[in-house]
Order: sequence, then C-alpha cells, then structure tokens
Amino acid sequence: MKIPIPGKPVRGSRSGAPIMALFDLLGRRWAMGVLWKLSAEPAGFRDLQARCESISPTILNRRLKELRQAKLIDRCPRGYCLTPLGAELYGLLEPLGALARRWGEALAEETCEGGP
Amino acid sequence: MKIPIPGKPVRGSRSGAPIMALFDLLGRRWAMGVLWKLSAEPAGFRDLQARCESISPTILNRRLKELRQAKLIDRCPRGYCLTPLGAELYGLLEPLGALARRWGEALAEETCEGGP
DNA sequence: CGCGCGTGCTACACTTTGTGTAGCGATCGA
DNA sequence: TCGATCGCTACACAAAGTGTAGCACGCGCG
Repeated sequence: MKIPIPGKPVRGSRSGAPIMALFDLLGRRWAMGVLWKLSAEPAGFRDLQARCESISPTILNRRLKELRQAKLIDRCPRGYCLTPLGAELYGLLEPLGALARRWGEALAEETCEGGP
Repeated sequence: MKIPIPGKPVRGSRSGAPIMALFDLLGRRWAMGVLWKLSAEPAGFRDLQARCESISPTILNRRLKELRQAKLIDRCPRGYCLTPLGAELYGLLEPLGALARRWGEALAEETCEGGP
C-alpha cells in the first residue's frame, strides 16, 4: 500500500491537506499501535510482534515499511526505533493514554446503567 | 462492526488496555477524519459527507454509529456534533495538524533529494 | 564442517472492511 | 400534490488484514 503524500490527493482531501494524509497513514490498522509499542524502546521484528499481542507478520511488515518511508521510524542496531519526528508524534499521542482511561470509565458507566 | 471496549480483549491487548481499544476505534478508516471535520461545527449526514470529499455513505454511517456508541459524538438539532469527551479528544488531535505540516515538509525534502 | 537455533521476512488462501452507485421512505416548502 | 432535499440502506465488487506455514540467513558450538 502506498503511503499518502501531503500535497497529493489523499482520502478526504483532493488537495492533500497534510492532516488528512497523516490520518490516512495513522488510520491503518496497527499503525498507531506500532508507534506506541515502539516508543518504550527499540525492538526487533519478532519482539515487536510479541509486544503487539496479536498482529500478523504480513501487516507488521507492511506498517514498518510504510512508517519507515514516512520517516517516522527507522532501523537501528537494536532493530527498529522512532525517528525524532516519530518521537514527536508519539509525544502528541501519549496524552491519549490518559484520555482513553477516562473514556473507558465513561463507557463502563453506560454499560452499568443499561445492564441488569 | 462492534466497538472495542476497554477492559475486554481488543486488537493489541488481551486485557483491553484502554489506549489499545481507542487505537482500534480510531484506527478505522475515516474515524479521525470524521471527528476532525465535525469539530468545526455540527453537520448533517450529507453535509458531513461533502466535507469529507470522498467517503462512501455506508462507511460514514457505520463510523457515525460507532462513534456515537463510543460517546464521542452525538445527535443534535443540527445533525451530529462532538460530545464533551469527543471535543476533548479533538483537542488532543488538533496539534497533529501542525506536526502534519512539518512532516509534509520533511517528506518533500526527501523527495527532492532523491529526485532528478 | 554440519547442526540446531533464532531472526527478519514472504507466500497464500481466507475473512473482514471499505467503495461506489443506486435508490427508498420521510419531511418540507410551494 | 409535486419535487427537492435529507438520513440512511442494499448490494456487488475491490482492497486491506489475518493466520499459518516456511524460507534464507547468520551465529555459536561440537
């Protein structure tokens, strides 16, 4: 799968608004997950595959290629790691962790309300 | 498609880490795009479809249902709009716009380097 | 050397998701 | 009552992701 290039037509924007290109890239299954799991420390292929408890090697490899082309991750002696830009992106993604917890609680409440 | 519930097994986490559930939800095509386009102001179905220059109604509708179930968006007199939690999520997503632009520039450089 | 081991990655058949076009029923103003 | 719009659904096709198997390579070891 080709990576979306800001400035060229992408999903959601014929003019290629950068944010839409980014959403296109990150909106692929596992893209953000890989970034997340990689942020802790560099990892090799199989190690990364294990960190993402369930991901098929086919897709892991595809995402790695794409993210590498997009210059968000790179190879290093210990396998794969984030580039400075990738780390910056992770920095923005990181607060989602806290939000996700609160979101989970909000959903749990609803489940209880509707429950028996 | 069922929405991922934090606490139950989701892609990337058998224990259902909230962040992985969120990634699962947002990692679906157009999910973040819809939130983004909706953030400016509420919109009806067809209006929203037009804002996302290319999205099939099938998927728009599915995403709307999912996001509504996830309590990130809701109905309102003028169509659909973000819930407080959804708006908060958008707040975290918003800085991605700036990053995306810089990312686009970084990619453009690379294209030039490799170019003729 | 030759053997087993771990690692990065590919093949392939199958399932799930998303696309694009057409169009239905409801609503509304003229 | 007509047509214009709106929210949404149907459906056939295309694209993306899954899961299992396994290949090629390098490394340490007897």
